[in-house]
Amino acid sequence: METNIVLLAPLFEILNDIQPLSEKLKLLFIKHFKIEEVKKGKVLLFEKDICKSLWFLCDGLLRSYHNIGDKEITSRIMYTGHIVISAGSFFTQTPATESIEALADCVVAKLSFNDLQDIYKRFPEFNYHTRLITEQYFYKQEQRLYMLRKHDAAAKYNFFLENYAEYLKDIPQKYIASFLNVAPETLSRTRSKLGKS
Amino acid sequence: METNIVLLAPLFEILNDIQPLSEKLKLLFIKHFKIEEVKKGKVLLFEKDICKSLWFLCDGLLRSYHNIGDKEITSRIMYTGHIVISAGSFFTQTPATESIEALADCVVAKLSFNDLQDIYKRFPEFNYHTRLITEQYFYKQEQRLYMLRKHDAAAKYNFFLENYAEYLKDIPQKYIASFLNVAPETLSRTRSKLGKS
DNA sequence: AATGCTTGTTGACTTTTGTCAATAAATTTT
DNA sequence: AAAATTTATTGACAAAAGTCAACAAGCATT
Repeated sequence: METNIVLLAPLFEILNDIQPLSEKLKLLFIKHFKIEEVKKGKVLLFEKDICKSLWFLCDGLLRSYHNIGDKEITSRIMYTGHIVISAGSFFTQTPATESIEALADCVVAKLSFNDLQDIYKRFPEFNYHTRLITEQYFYKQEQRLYMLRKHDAAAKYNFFLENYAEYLKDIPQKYIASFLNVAPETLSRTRSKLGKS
Repeated sequence: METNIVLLAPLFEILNDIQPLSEKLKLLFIKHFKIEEVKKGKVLLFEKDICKSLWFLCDGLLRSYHNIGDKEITSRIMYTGHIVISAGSFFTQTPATESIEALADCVVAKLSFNDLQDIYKRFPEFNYHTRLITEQYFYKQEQRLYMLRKHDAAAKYNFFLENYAEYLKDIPQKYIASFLNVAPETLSRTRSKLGKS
């Protein structure tokens, strides 16, 4: 319980910044969120499973990925402080088209879809918070769309550097490559060219 | 006023499907939404302007686009029934990084940001509707992200056919090309290859 | 620390796409 | 309807990225 409060503090800060949370709602969060440790390499959500929870990433690094043919494509990279779901699956409670995997040892706070619905029912004003958060994530997603329309691999990699530089050393390069939609060899060459200039 | 009710009916249907709207809220919408005709080629929102309204596209076809270097890139294609905004600009009331243009003669119902905030204030339960709508649009955006990570031009064009076939003849091919992130010449060649097989 | 496995780099080559230019087709304007 | 403008197609070539393969480097594990 005590750990819960400490680990959820950053989430409460995000939510309070939108609109102060009532004490009752805070207590309900503390009650429903379950803290879990996820070891590097572990898969939080498997493709085809239903995303039945939302995770607040207290600490660590995650990626989501899906398969196209024989290739694995990294779709998102999520770091400490992120609210993590597989959107399509969570919103509609249908099978996921992507998996979510830990790129480092993580601590997550897990909230089930059902508990969240219960929270919405009891505290309708919480819709306001999630509306604003969804809007924010929507906008970030739009940025990634722009990134993918950039001309060449160098421009895409620069986007990565501008947005994920902190995590550069913690993410295997092959995952960065597929995130940017280039072959690993191409990213390797792009990096060595950029380094020399 | 009468026209308002008729033209807003599809929007009310979308909202009612989420959760029935109160009569008072409906009346407020009818009061605040302004119907406008937008001729083909007209620009609804100019880059660098603030997106001060949301539009419900009663009828017609729109595209959003931004400039990279000397090139114009189509980022979205929006058809009848869409709720249209420039997300980043509207949510934060800061200058837009994209323009929105009519690809056909359109009828739009326009709601100002300020009037919308007023609606949120008076009817907080409306946050529930917009939360679900934002979730839906988020998911659609995710699909477009997947599309851009597809291997080749043919796969991207097939995505377009699956999702926008109805509007194929109304959208100049050069806009489809930039939407799919390929050169117009490449799309032309891809189409002629696909047609022959 | 040594072994084995995975990941990253580099080279040679292929494929795809982009670019430039000319022409054809379609649209718009007068 | 004709002229003018824009858009689409096609060809020739260049550039970028993908693929395959060999090797090096980095990590885990023991």
